[in-house]
Amino acid sequence: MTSAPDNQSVAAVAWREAALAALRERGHRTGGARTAVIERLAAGGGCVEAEELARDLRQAGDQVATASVYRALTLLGEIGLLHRIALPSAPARFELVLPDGAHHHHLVCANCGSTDAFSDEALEQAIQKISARTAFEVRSHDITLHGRCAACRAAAQ
Amino acid sequence: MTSAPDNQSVAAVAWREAALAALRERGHRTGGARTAVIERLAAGGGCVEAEELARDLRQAGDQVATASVYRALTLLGEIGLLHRIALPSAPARFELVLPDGAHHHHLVCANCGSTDAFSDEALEQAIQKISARTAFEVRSHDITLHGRCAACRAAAQ
DNA sequence: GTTCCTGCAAAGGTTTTGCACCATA
DNA sequence: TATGGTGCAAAACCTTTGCAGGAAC
Repeated sequence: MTSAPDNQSVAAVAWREAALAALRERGHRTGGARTAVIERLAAGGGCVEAEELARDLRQAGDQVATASVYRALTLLGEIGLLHRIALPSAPARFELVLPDGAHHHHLVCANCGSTDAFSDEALEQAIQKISARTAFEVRSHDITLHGRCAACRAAAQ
Repeated sequence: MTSAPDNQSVAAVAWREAALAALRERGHRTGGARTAVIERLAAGGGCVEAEELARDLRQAGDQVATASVYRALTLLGEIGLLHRIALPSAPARFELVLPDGAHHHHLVCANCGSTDAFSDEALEQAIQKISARTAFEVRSHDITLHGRCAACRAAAQ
């Protein structure tokens, strides 16, 4: 279990480059809402809701429709640059899929609803072994742990 | 990795008992839509969508509103007898949380959308270790592997 | 100039809520 | 009889789609 290091922003910059390159390669145009979404995702480090991202862009002066944000997020997801996380009774969140393969999973507190991130090597290895041993070709995975966060445990003593 | 054994129905019966007992204990009444939902879940082995379950009940002659099904499913989820699984662009599915703790996770094919189940001891152990080592108290977990199923791999050669 | 992208508005589908009525205890 | 549960209908919510105008190539 490791916490995100300082080179996160480096990875985000690399992600931004990769995303723009992928769009160019596919013949997509630049300069519109889609590019704004990419910039914002890279700047914010991912892990946002669509509506939240749209609001941020509008507050920054860009006139972006929520629909365009969804379109951009869907496209990036299809290319494999973004990961969509669906939690019960919450809008979907979108996270960067970083070029170095680094990723994390989520701890969701059933009491206060807060979410936290973690990563764990043993977990990753277990999944790799499953992938190697079955007919299913594993490309990505979501893991969410539900329970009680440290704060709520402390509050309940 | 093991497949579900024949004692699944035994576990479902135990689940039904546990669910009815939990409701009784909490002072809930029996005999209405809620009980019908429990019976149907136990009979069907879980893993259904709310609307699907409501339809089944209505076809069986019970006049149950979809809203009541949602209410029942939500309550059972709060008690910890049901697990809600949210996949992107699909209605949520509800699965039994069996008394013996047996559970499985999901393989979702990005190509054809089919879902399959698996369970893996190494994965469970990795999660237990995380639980033991952090301030977060893990009570349950979701794992979803995304990729390509055997059929789609074969079709693409 | 052509094509793609976008904003806006409306629709779509799932889930929740309000309310009056009914059934259980 | 009092309370909680239910059905029905409407609302709320997130997300997608249609379409006409505008921007990028």
